[in-house]
Parts: sequence; structure tokens; C-alpha cells
Amino acid sequence: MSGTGTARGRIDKRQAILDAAFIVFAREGYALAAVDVIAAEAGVAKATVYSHYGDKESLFRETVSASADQALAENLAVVERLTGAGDELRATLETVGLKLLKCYCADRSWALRRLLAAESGQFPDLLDVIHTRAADRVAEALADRLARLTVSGHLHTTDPLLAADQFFALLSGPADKRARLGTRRTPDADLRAIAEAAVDTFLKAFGAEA
Amino acid sequence: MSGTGTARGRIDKRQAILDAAFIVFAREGYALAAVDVIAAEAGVAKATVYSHYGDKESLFRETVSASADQALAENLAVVERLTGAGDELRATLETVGLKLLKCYCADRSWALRRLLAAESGQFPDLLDVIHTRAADRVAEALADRLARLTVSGHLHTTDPLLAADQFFALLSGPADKRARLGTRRTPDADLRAIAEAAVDTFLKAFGAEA
Amino acid sequence: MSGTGTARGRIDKRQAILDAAFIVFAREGYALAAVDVIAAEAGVAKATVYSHYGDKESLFRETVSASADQALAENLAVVERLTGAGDELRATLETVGLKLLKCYCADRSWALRRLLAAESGQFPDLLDVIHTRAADRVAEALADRLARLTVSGHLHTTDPLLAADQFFALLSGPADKRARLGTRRTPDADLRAIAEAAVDTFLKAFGAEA
Amino acid sequence: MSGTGTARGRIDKRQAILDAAFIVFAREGYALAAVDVIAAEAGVAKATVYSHYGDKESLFRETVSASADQALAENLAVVERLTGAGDELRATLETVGLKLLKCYCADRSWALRRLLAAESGQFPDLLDVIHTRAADRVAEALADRLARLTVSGHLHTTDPLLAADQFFALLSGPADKRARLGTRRTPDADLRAIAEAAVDTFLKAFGAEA
DNA sequence: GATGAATGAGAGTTCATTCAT
DNA sequence: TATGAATGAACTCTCATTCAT
Repeated sequence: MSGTGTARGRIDKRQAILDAAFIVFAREGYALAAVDVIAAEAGVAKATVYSHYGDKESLFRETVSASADQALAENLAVVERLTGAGDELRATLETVGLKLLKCYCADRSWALRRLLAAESGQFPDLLDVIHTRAADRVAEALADRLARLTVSGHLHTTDPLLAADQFFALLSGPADKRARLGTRRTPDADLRAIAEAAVDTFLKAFGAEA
Repeated sequence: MSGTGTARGRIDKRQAILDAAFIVFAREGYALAAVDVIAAEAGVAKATVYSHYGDKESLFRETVSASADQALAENLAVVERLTGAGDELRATLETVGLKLLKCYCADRSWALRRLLAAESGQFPDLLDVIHTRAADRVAEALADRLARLTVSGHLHTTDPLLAADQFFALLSGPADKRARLGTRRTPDADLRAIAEAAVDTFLKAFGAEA
Repeated sequence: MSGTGTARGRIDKRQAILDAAFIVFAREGYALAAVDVIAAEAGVAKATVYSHYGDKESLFRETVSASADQALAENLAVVERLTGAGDELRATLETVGLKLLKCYCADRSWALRRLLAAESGQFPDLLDVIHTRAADRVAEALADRLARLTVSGHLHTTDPLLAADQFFALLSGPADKRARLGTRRTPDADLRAIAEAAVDTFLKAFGAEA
Repeated sequence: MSGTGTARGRIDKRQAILDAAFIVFAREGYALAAVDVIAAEAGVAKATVYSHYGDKESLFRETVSASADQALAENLAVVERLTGAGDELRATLETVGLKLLKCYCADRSWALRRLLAAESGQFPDLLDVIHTRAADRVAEALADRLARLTVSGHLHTTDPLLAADQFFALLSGPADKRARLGTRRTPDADLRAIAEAAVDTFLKAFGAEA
């Protein structure tokens, strides 16, 4: 059904190359990632990589874009859970905060951020694309939810986007410190503590009764 | 007094190489930074770079270490200004916050963080060294000040280190978003706004009257 | 039939590289033999040399091994001509001696011996391989023949291997002196004289009537 | 008396450099012998080597020449012991043969021969110098002694130089085989056996009663 | 005379990319 | 389309040699 040579086989190969590329780019960085190695990891010949993606730079762009799209989807799915759920606001915020943190601390997320940081000089446009297409949209979605909670009287924000940014900062900042750019795994218990502390501070500043 | 060939000349060359190395490493990344180019930037012959620093990796390590030491000194100098200054606490926090932000957003700081992110895979030990020798010490110093302000009744913290991390997160998080990994300059006015918003949230959460 | 890119073409290139390598190594020595030059001599790109042989050292080893195998084959073919041919023993010995001398004095032989001498410090294992795989086997084959001639009553040896070594020494020693490590060509007439003198001495010592 | 800066000190340094050069050239070969290393081995600065010997090539020539002169002296001293000593001819030949073999198999001798072989392409004139100034003179001296022994009726040679060459060949040839270009030490007992076998064959061929 | 510092030239090796099958 | 083979450009590092002190 999906033997070599079928259309399905082709697509499989494209995806296999993309997956292999992410692994190798993440591990070695753009410059040191050898196309041979990516091809070997994908189980195809080097020239096949070229026939699919043209050159190393294009392969890199597609790899990063695909990864960013995936990260965006995951984050949006989390943010959408933030609904005005009665008086369980704190618990909801903690749940959402923890889920966001887990997305943020996933290996793939760290790898993607390290790649972007590393190659921001060589590929400045990638940064723009990822930020506008992914990071900013998550912040906007979060701001939307905070605005709704403000309207419904559960929160007290004047600039929901700023509040969203600060909420995210209270989550990611302390996590950054422990994760050492993703080289250290942070236990779930620590993530939970970070999320609770973030929500605590956030609610003191933006809680309705504040 | 400092002609070619004197001991002073030698030291000048060492420093010139280090400066050039930072510029080139920051611009190109470790792998693409050619030693020829560093040497040219420093105005010396390629072999001179090797006679001073042994190999490219050692040069990189020394470059990063020197840069981290400098960043540490600047940050510590700022944190030390955070003294319990009567009822001008908000203004003091805003001043310190803004100065920290300016350090954080300086070109060299961004370049150093990008380098660390980029090469964390190749040089994982560098991350540890920089974090323990620089970043953590700034956080500790900030926590010390917050603890004193708590003792003096100006603040209300139970975990000063956590408060310090959150304070820093409220500053750096929103700045991160605007700066696009340092590829965009953030105007001073925006930095000031970020600092004020950070202090606002921080004081709501940790102010003495809270 | 053997166009570029065919399997045959690949093999041709391998051999061309090996031939070129021998020429250049012999002319310049291992250290001064530039891979560029070998590649140019073989009519391929430098990287092709690397893709076939990995690195300079491996190329050197394969070059020397191939050359030694060839020399072994030539010498064995000569020794096999030494059969108990009635009362023409002196003439047969002189013929075989002269042929051995010609092998010994061939340009390739000298080049190989100079290479081995030159690089015995860097590649001591090569010496062992060549000796056990080539030189010693020629001596053994020669000893075998001398033993047969002793059994058949044409010679009078007690230690055939020693006799073989001495026979070879009587040939090569005087030739060494004239050849100046192969930098001087020795005329065939001189080689013949050396061979005759060697056989004369040899038969006085080991002839049946002695 | 011989402190730094005295004339004696200078000469000491020249000699130290020469000794160090021989060691390093012998160990590494000409091309790989670094002048830094020679200087370090001699305990002087690299520039000092240059001020004494001009350049690497000159240093090499002087090193080899000095070594050849020393080898010549040792060999001549041995040959001079070959006098017509009554009916102890065999014993005398064996003694002289063994001493020649020991000279031939000395580490320095092997190192010198390997160097000459290695660099015969780069420095063909060195070969000529060493041969005419050293090797040939030993052969001539040996031929002189054999001629005298012929005149005195102890030997029976028609071409004393040929006989000398063959005598030397019967010694060095079998030794060559065991010594693997000097990489293997040959025990004295084996050298003695070789010498005795050589004399045995030699006397069968050139003994007076033959 | 002796030395530490500096350098230009060159070598081995890798790798993105192309081409013929 | 997929691939093995080939290549040119580039990069790290070394070393003989010179110069100022």
C-alpha cells in the first residue's frame, strides 16, 4: 500500500527528511549539520535530499517553519482551555499555566528556540515569520481570554496584552533559569511550583478583588 | 611607550584579538566564524591568533568568558543601587529595573545570549560556567536586596529569590518579545514603559501594603 | 564501454590514484607529498582522492602494499625458474641472479625501499607487513630451490636459508654500492658482472665439488 | 670556566644543537622535524638555531656530515685491525667482521642510513658526499688489507675491491634481513653467527688453500 | 649573541552541490 | 525519481623564517 515509488512513499520520504533534518539541525546547529548526516538519518541518499528541498538553506527554512507551526498549534490548543470557569479561576489559570510551561519546556521547543537564536544572524527573516506567525498569535489569544475574563468581572486588567505578556513572563522566566536553555530537564513538580507562584503573583496584581 | 614588540604591545594584541573575536563570533556564529576574519579584524596575522590562544575553541571560550565577566560586573553594579530609600521605593525600583533592562538589551548582551544558545550543544560546560558565575549571582544579589527591603518593612516577600526571579521575568519577558532576540532595537521609552509596568505588577504582588 | 561514472571508470580512477600516489610519494617522500599533487597527477580532484582512500595515511599504506605485492610476484616468478637443470647450474644461477638483480635495481624497487626506510619511524608496522609478506617469502622460495639442488647433488649446503641469504647478499651488496640508493642507473653489463662474481663466489662455497 | 657567553659556551651550544638535530631528524625525518623541537631538545631558543646554522637545510647537511664523519672514523679503526696475523686468519676475520657488523648495526648507523635513504631525493648531493667520503673509503681500506693478505699468501683474490665488497655484503646482507632497517635489535650472538657464516663462505671462496 | 613575538605560505580535510545513470 | 561519484571552495592549523629588543 505504501511501498517505495508510490505517492505515499514520496510523502513519507519528504516527512522523513524533515524529521531527520530537525533532529540533526537541533543537535549540531545549521553550519555543522551535514547534509550527508541528515540523509543518512532519513535513510535516503544525499542527492535525494537535494531533489526534494533544493538546497540546505531551503531545507532549514522548511524544517523550522514546520516545527513552528506545530508549536503554535499546541500552544493555541492550551490557551483555548482558558475559559471563564466560575470561581475556579485560580485552578484554571494554574492548569493552563502548567500546560503552557510544559509546551515551553518540551525538548522540541527548546531546540527550536536555540536554533532560532543561533541562526538569527544568518536568517533574520525566519525570526519575523515565527514571531508573527506563532509567538505573537499565542500572546494575542491569551490576551483575548484575559480580556473576556476582565469583561466578565473575573479579572481586572487595563491592558490585556501586557497582562498576557506578564503572565507568560512569570511562567517562562523562572523556568528559563532552571532549564539552562533546555540542557537540564526540570521536574514536573518544579514546573507546577513555578506555575502556582506565577498565578499567585498574577492574581495579586490582576485578580478581580485586587 | 607602547611600541610594537613591547610587553604592552603583546597585551594590546591579546585584547584586540579578544574584541575582534567577540565581534566575529557574534556576527557569524562559532562554526562560520573564520579565524582569518578574526585576525584581520584584530589587525594581526592568523598565526598570531593561534600563538596567543591555541585553537579556535579556546579562543571562543576565552571570548565568551571575558564577555560574561563584563556583563556580570555591569549587572551587579546596577543591583547594588537598590537600597531601601525611604518612600521612594517605586521610583528606585523603576530606576533599577530600567537599568537592568538596558543591560539586558545591550547589543553585547544579546550577542552573548545568542552565542550561548547557539553553541550550548557544542559547549555545554560554557552554559554552566556562565550561569553559575554570572546569571545566578545577579539573581542572588537582587534577592539579597529584596530580603533587606522585606526586613525593613518596605516589601512583603516570603521567598526573596523567587521574587527576584519574577521581578527579572517581568522585565525581561516583555522585552524579549519586542527585541526579537536583539535583532530589533527597543526604544528607551518602551523600555521605560516595560519597567514601569513590571514595577507596578511587582508592587501589587509584593508591596508592603499588599 | 568505460565512460566516466561507470563502475569501470571508478576502478580506473582508483588505480590511477594509486599509480599517481606511488610516483609522488616516491619522488617527494610521505611528508612532502601533497595530496593536491597526487590528485593532479591522477587527473582527479583532491576530494576524489579522499573519497576513495579516506586520508593520506591510508592512501600511503595502500600504495606501499600494492607495490610490495607487485614486487613479490615478480621476484617469485624469477626464483621459480631456478630448477636443477643438469650441468648448466652455473649458467642457470647466473641467469636467475641477473634477473633478481634487475628486479632489485628496478626504479620501483628502489623507490619502494627508500620509502620504507624513510617512513619506518612513522609506520613501523608497514615494515613488518612488507617483510613477512614479501621479502621473507622470496628468501624462503630461494632456500627451497637451493635445498632441492642440494638433495639432487648439485649443491652442497647445510643451511639452505643461510645460503639463500648469502646468495642474495652477494648480489645486492655490490649492487647497492654502485646504485647509490637508486640514484644512479647501473648498466646491464655491470649487473651481469656482479651476478657472475656472486655466482662464482657462491659456487666456490657451495658447489657440489667444493 | 664554561659559563654562558664564553667561547666554550658557544661551542657547547653548537654541539648541543647538532646532537639535538640528529636525534630529531632521525626520529621524525627531515620534513617533519620541527626546528622548534630541535631547539627545545638542545635547550636553546629557535632563533638561536637560525643564528648558528642559517636555515633548516644547512643544519641538516651539517648534522648528516658530522654523523658520517664519525661513522667513517669508527669503521676505519676497525678495518685497520685486519693485519696478516699468522695462521689466525679466520679468527681475525671473524673479529673484524663482528666489529664491522656492530658498527653497521649501531642505532646511529641505522638512523643515518634511513635519513640518507629518506632524503636522497631532496638532497642527492649528500649521498655522493657520504659515499665518496665515507663508505667507499671503508671499502678501499678493506680492499687494501685483503690485497696485502693476498700478497702475503694468506688469501687468494684477483680483485681485492670486489672481494671486499662481497665480504661486506656477506656481513650486512643477512644482518639487514634481521634488523628490519634498525627497528629490531639483533642480539650479539646472532651477529656473531652471521660473522662466522660470512667468514666461512668468504674463506671457502678466497682462502689461500682454495 | 640570544630571544620572544609575529607572520606568510601551505597542507590536510570537509562539505554543499552537481551530474550521469 | 533516486543515487553514487566527483568536485571546488573553504577552513583550521602548522612551521620555517624574520625582526626588534
